[in-house]
Amino acid sequence: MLKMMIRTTTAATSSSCYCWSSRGMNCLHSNSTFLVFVTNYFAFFHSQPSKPIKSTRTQLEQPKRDLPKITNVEDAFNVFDRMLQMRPLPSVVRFNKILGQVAKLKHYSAVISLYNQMGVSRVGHDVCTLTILINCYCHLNQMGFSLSVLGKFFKLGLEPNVSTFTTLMNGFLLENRVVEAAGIFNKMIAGGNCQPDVVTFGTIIRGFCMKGNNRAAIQLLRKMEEGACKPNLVVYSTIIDSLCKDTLVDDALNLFSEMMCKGIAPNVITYTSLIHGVCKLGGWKEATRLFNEMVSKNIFPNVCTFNVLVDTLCKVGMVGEAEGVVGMMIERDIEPDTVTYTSLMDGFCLRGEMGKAKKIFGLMLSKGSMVNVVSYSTLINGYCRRKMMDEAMTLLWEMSRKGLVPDTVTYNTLLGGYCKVGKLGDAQKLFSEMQACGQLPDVQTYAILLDGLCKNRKLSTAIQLFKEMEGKKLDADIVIYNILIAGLCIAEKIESARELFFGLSSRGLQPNVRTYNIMIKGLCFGGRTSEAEKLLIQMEEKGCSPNDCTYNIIIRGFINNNETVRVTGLIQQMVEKGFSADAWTTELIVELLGKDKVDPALLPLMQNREL
DNA sequence: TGCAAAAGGG
Repeated sequence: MLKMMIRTTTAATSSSCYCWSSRGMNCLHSNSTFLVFVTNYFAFFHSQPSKPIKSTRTQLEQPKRDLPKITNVEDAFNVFDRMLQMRPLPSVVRFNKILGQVAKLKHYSAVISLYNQMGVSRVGHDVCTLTILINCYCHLNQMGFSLSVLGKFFKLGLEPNVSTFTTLMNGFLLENRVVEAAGIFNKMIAGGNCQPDVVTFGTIIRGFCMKGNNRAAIQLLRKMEEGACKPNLVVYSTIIDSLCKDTLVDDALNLFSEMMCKGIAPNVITYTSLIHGVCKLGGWKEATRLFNEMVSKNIFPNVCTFNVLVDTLCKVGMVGEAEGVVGMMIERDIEPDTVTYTSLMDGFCLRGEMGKAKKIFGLMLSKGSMVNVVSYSTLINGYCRRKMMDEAMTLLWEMSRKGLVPDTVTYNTLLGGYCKVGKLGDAQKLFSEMQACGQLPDVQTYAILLDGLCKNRKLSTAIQLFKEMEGKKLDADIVIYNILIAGLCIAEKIESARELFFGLSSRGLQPNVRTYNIMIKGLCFGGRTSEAEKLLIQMEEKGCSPNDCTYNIIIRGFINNNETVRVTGLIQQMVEKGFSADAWTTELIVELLGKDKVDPALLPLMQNREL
C-alpha cells in the first residue's frame, strides 16, 4: 500500500515537472520561485547551529589508531619513513593502510613510489597491497602495468580476490572498455570460487550506464533484488544518475521511490543527481520540491548541489541570479570551487559578455590552483564563439606555459572557431599540432573539421579526412554522416548523397530527424520534390517524427521549385501537427499569396503575423 | 587495509 502511495505521489509530482513546456513567462516565474526558495533555505540553515552534522560525524569517524591521520602526501612519506626504520618492521597491514589513504587522496604516483620503497626495504606485500597498486595504475591510465601486477600475483602464488577483479574491471571502465570489464564479470559468475559482491555489481552496472544501456543496468538490478547480493544505495544511485543524464527523469524518480520503499535512504549524491536531472528539463518546481525534501531529511546540499543550480541558471541566461546563489554559498561557508566559477564564466561567455568572463577568470587566477584545463577551455570557447581567434590562441599558449596540457576538448573548441571564421588552413595546422602534442582526435574533432570543410566547399579534402578517420578505427556516428550527406548536397552531388543515405542501415546506423531534413533539403534542391515528399512519409513510418524544420524545409523546397499546388496541403499538415512556419518560409508564403498561388484561408495560421 | 555512485568546457 505504502509503495503504491509513494508511486502515485511521485507520478503526480513528476508529471507536474513537464508542465513548463512553454518556455516564456512561466519559466521565469518558476525560476524566481525557486530562488525565493533557495534564499529561504539559507535562512533556515542560518538558524541551525553551525555545521551540526559535520562536527558529530568527525567525532564518529575518528578511528582508533596509533598513527597520525594523513592529510597530504608529505605526511605520508614521513610516516612511511619512520615505519621503515622501525625494528621489527610493522606488519604489511599497516603499510597498506598508508598506501590506501594516499590512494584516497588521489596521489596515485605517490603510492607507486611508496610501494617501490617497500620493495627496497624488503617489506613483504599481500593481495591487498597489490590490489591498491593495480587501482593506482588504473587511475593513471596505465592498464598495461595493472595487468603486469596481476601477473605478479601468480608468480608469488597469491590469489586475486573479488576486490582485485573489481578493481581491474573499473580500470577497463576508466578506458571505456566495457566489453573487457563485462568479460571479467562473466568469468567471475561462471567460475564459482570468486563470486561478485555488491561493489562488483555496482561497477558493471556503471559500465552499462556508461554505454547508455540503462535497460541492461536495470535488468541486472532486478537480478540482484532476486538474488542473495542485494543492491545498495550506490547501485540505485548509479542507475538513477544515468537515467537523469538521459533525461528519463520520470523513470529515475520511480526508481528513487522504489529504493526508499526498500528502506534504502538516499544521500546528497542521489538528490544532486535528481536535481540535476529535473533542472536540465527546466523543472524548477520539481527541483524546489527535491531541495526541500532533502533539507527536511537533514541531508545538506554541498558544493556539487549548488553547482548544479549555478550552472542551470547560467545556461538559461540568468547569470545575475547565479551570482546571487554563489554569494549565498560564500555566506554559508560553502566554498565555491573551480566548477562554480567556471560555470559562471561560461554563463557570461554565452551572453557574449567577455569582459565579465575575463574578470572571473582573473579572480580564479588570483586564487592560485583554481584554474584548470576546463576553465581555460571554457574561456577559449567564449572567444571562439565571438570569433576572437587571436585572444583564444593567446590563452592556448598561456595555459601551455603554465604547464596545463590542453586536451582534445580544448583543441576541438579552437578547431571549431577556426572553421567558423573560415580559416581552414589554420584549423589544419592546429589539427597537426594537437597530434604532435599527443592529443588524439576523437569523433567530434573529425565532425568539426568535416563540417568546416563541407561548408567551405572543400568536399574532396573532407572525403580524404573521412577516410583517414576510418583508417584510425574511429566509429563514424550519425552526426558524421549527416555532415557528409549535407556536404554532398551542397556540392550538388545528390546521387552520392542518396547512396550514402540509403546505405546507412548497412553500416548499422539509423537516420535521425536531422538526417531526414538534410536529405529532404538536398532532394528539393535537386528538384526531386516528389522523392522528398516520399521521404517525409517514410520517416514517419520508420518512427522518426518530422519536426518544424522538416516542414519548413519541404514547404520552401516546393515553393522554390514553383510547385505551389502541393504547398497548401503541406502547410495544413504542418499546422495540424502544431508546428508553425519560420520567418523565411512565412515570407515566401506571403509572397505567394500576393500572386494568388495559395489558399488565403491559411494566412491566419502562420505564426509570424507581423509579416 | 583494497574495489563502485554526484557537479563544469567542444
